[in-house]
Amino acid sequence: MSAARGRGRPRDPETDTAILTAALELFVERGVEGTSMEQVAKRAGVGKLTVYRRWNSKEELIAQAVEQWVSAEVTPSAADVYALSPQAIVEHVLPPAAEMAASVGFRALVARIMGCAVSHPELMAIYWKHYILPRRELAAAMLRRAQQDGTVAADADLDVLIDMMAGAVTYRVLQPDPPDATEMLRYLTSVYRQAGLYPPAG
Amino acid sequence: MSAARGRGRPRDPETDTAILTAALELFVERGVEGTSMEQVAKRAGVGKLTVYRRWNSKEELIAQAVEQWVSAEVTPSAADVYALSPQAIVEHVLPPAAEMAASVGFRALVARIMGCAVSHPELMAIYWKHYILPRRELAAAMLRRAQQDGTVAADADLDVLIDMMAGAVTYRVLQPDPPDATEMLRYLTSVYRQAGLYPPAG
DNA sequence: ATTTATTAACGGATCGGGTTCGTAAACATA
DNA sequence: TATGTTTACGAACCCGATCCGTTAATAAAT
Repeated sequence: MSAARGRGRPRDPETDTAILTAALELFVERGVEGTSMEQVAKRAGVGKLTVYRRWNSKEELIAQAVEQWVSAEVTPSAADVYALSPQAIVEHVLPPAAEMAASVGFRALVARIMGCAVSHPELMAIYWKHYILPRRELAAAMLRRAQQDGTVAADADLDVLIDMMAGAVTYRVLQPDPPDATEMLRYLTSVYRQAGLYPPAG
Repeated sequence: MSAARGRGRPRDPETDTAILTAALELFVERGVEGTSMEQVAKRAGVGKLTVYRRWNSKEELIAQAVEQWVSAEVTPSAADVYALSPQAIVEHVLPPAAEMAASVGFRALVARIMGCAVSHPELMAIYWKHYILPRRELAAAMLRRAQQDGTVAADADLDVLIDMMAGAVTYRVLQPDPPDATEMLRYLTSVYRQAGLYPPAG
């Protein structure tokens, strides 16, 4: 990946980002089937050959565009789980998560990725590996600690419980009439409370 | 809707179903953006005009095809909730639900509908109204009864809890490496148990 | 005979993938 | 600096496929 300083004219790195950005936008707007290399090149302000030189297929390009996007997000450190109080963690994690989940861009991208689950499993796999799994690790750590504290049943199936939490959010986000950030925060709080990660309302 | 016995040659009702079936198949295979009226006509073995005479646009056609499919499924009677024991209900509801959720057709259709949440909200709305809402009613009735029995917390937010249950299943179904029917039944049982609708494992 | 349904064919236009061509930008060597 | 080599780049091009919407001719009913 490093610029090995080849012989001839080096590739313009801004061209890469322009193509990836255009590809991601088009994927979100029109889906895989509705996107073409020609559209990508046009929107990126670039010749088609420039796209073809770097990616052999639409699928590969979109996959990398998605990977770049979902990998850009940072997960709160898993070490914090043991350094802070459970309640502090939750209160630290939830507001940015609500902001994220309520944003139109996130909603649109998640919808498209879910829509590809069967037809383009690679995209789902990328999303799963780079976005979901790190957050599951964090959630698992929180739940294990909550089990020690007794607020989550010791015999609970954590994988299922995590699915319920993450699934509820995804599900809610894709519903008709999706929530705004404020409502989403309330919703997340309710989910965490139901799971046993947050004390009952006072 | 009734055949009002018009003057000229009557429409062939089998043509309608052939078109709707073709449209649904193509939607599942290629999504809205990847489907065209021409493809639908070809797959249905029908002239394009025959399609255009009945539906003005691809979107309307696909919407009706989806509506027909999701409406074909029957919900277990909500009255049963009060006639049977909670455990009997669950044991009656879960196996067919697992079968359904694990089928490839269901998985593919749900993925496509989720994928349209932003770009074609009308499809999501149809799915929501005809498929999700009736099942939510049933789940709500079960949960209310469980609240009376004390297995679900009295102050639980049922809407959120239903989202967690339904969301977990949807989420699980769309994951890479989806479960088969047997695994799905185990999964559903675990979800119901976590929610308080099923007794802990013995 | 009239009305409607249906298929096949057509037309016009766009789009799509993939290539070619002339040019620009970085090297290398002298 | 000067010159040649190598790679990158955008625009134009080619050609087949597709797509939408219409028209014309036929079929099935009243």
